[in-house]
Amino acid sequence: MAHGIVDVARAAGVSTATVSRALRGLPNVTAATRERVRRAADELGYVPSPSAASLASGRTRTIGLITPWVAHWFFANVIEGAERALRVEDFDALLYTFEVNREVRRMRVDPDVLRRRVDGVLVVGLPLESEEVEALEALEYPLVFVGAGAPGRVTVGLDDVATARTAVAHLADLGHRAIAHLSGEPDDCLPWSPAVRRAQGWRAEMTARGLAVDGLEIHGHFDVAGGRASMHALLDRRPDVTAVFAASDEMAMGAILALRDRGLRVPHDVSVVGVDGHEMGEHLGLTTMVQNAHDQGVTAASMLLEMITGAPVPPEVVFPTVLVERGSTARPHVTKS
Amino acid sequence: MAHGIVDVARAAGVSTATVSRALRGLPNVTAATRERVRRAADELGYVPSPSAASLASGRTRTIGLITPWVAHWFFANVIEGAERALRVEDFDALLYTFEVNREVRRMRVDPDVLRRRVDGVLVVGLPLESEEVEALEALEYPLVFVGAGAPGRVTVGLDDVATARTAVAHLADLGHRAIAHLSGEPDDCLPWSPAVRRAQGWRAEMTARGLAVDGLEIHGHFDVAGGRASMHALLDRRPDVTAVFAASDEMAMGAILALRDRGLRVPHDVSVVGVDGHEMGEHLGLTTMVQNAHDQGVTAASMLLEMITGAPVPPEVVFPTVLVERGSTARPHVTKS
DNA sequence: CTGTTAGCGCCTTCAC
DNA sequence: GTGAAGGCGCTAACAG
Repeated sequence: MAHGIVDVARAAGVSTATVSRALRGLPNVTAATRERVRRAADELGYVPSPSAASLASGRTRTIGLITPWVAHWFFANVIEGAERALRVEDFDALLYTFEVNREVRRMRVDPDVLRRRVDGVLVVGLPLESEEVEALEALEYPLVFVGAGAPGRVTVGLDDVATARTAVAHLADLGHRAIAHLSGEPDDCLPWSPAVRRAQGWRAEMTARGLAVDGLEIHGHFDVAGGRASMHALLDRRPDVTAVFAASDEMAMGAILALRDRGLRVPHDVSVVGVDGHEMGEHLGLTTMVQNAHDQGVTAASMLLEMITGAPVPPEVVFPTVLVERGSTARPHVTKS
Repeated sequence: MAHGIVDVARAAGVSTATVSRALRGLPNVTAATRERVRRAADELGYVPSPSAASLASGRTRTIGLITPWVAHWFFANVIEGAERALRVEDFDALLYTFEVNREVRRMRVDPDVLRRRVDGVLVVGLPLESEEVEALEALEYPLVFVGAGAPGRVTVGLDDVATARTAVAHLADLGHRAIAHLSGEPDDCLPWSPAVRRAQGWRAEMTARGLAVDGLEIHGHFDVAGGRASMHALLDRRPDVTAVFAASDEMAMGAILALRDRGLRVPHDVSVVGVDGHEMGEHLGLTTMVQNAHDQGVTAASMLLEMITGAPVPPEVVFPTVLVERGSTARPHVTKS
């Protein structure tokens, strides 16, 4: 039942080398021979052994997908996109999740588990420290970052600063002046992380418009509960805010819930805008900066594949974000200017 | 830099066979020898080649995780749980996603991509047809199903019938009589799929209580948009419903949005209960039958590992669901009994 | 265009 | 308890 390349060779009346060439579509094989080999392989139900092929060729046709979580909107979508792009090229995706431990500044990624096992590595949204990135690079595999690049490395992601500025500009153009920002934990935020960049963008746009930022930035967990808690904390100290820019849709939805908790209406009392394009946000009527996580996964995987073949790739691919206005933003009810 | 087992053997002054035994914790190695080998391996930064090990041993220490999507609550959580359980045992998770095409009843899963590549297969929430299951079994790898078992196969999941009955009983006990059910696409629903079983449970409980079910069951996509659309369709033909049991939290949330679209209040006008324990539902105050998807992934992975070692495992593990009452259910406002 | 010949790096009997 | 040797199944030069 488990036939090997020699069985196919015998059945087709050729050598194993020819079988190998024929089946892999390499040149220097007659169409007739190739066809005969194919038929023999089919009839025997031959499937090559990846281990043997890897051992002999040094290539695994597998890439390592490393990520802190799979159960979050951005991550799940990137992973899904990447996996599908890889499968089209007959590459396998090996999944590695790592706890992101806020307490310990330990080495969170042990590159040795990847050694000799993959042809390339895709890092999804893992805000790594320099030393961790260097350890990964020491493996000498092609490396692509999605959603949380590292300076100087091949990256696909957003222009987070511009995204934030557009969101804030939208709010400001509507007439808002006290525009708060809900961001992530400061711990998670290395200088090149999306959270930090979005906060920078918010601050830049506010400043450019002569709007004050003091006391309007608040940090919390990057999820619904975090957004809700942050919004409550914010309202406690700044009941005058009329607009909020949240660094993710999940946080934005949390903010909306907090406002609802207090009997405040959206957008009548407070406008809210997020980032992502989360399905639930769409249904809740959340105005947001939409990004395409799935395609970022596809693109990153494709670039990795290119790098593996030795082809040149751009050092950075920036995906667009587009402002989608839904019901959660409007002109401020009471103008104080 | 890339040292092999022979380098370690030489450095430790032993044979490669001893290195192999020592490093894998096999018996018949002196503690002293083992220690010496370990130290040599460490110093050389030796990492065994998985390909070579697989080729020689016939075992891959890898399991295939096959699933239709990763970007959905249940799937993402099961995958995350399974991957972590596997990594603890030094097993790798190979991710395979398959399009679930509603149009074509084609063979959606090509088992050959798994051949010689894994030691076992975990099927996550893929409602497979008998022939597909048989094709998978033909690989002769240990096989575990999570969330959508097949009759007679090793399965971890819920008692979907009982879960549905509990949800319906909760609604009925509150005094509701016109209790609708939002279910999935009939196409997706093989007899042993969770959607069908939940519908069965709903019908059973309704019937047991002498409540009519005609015109109260509606099918749609298993997500927020689907739930919303289904709820609208339902209200068009049965404006008298006072309660809804949705087969998932996402559908339940969609239903809530539909009710809001029409100016109906939850739970004042209509009570809603879902299934899952989705984070967003928690924040929206959705009453639901909570299940633990993450632990189902952990359990399924552990069982698969047991099966690989030849250990016996129970043919079916049923996870509990618990009714968590939040704000979306209440007594009907107008009693019509 | 096709066959021959070496390995790839490790595991696994089998002797010792 | 340890070593020697023969594969595991395929690929990759070279010849021809």
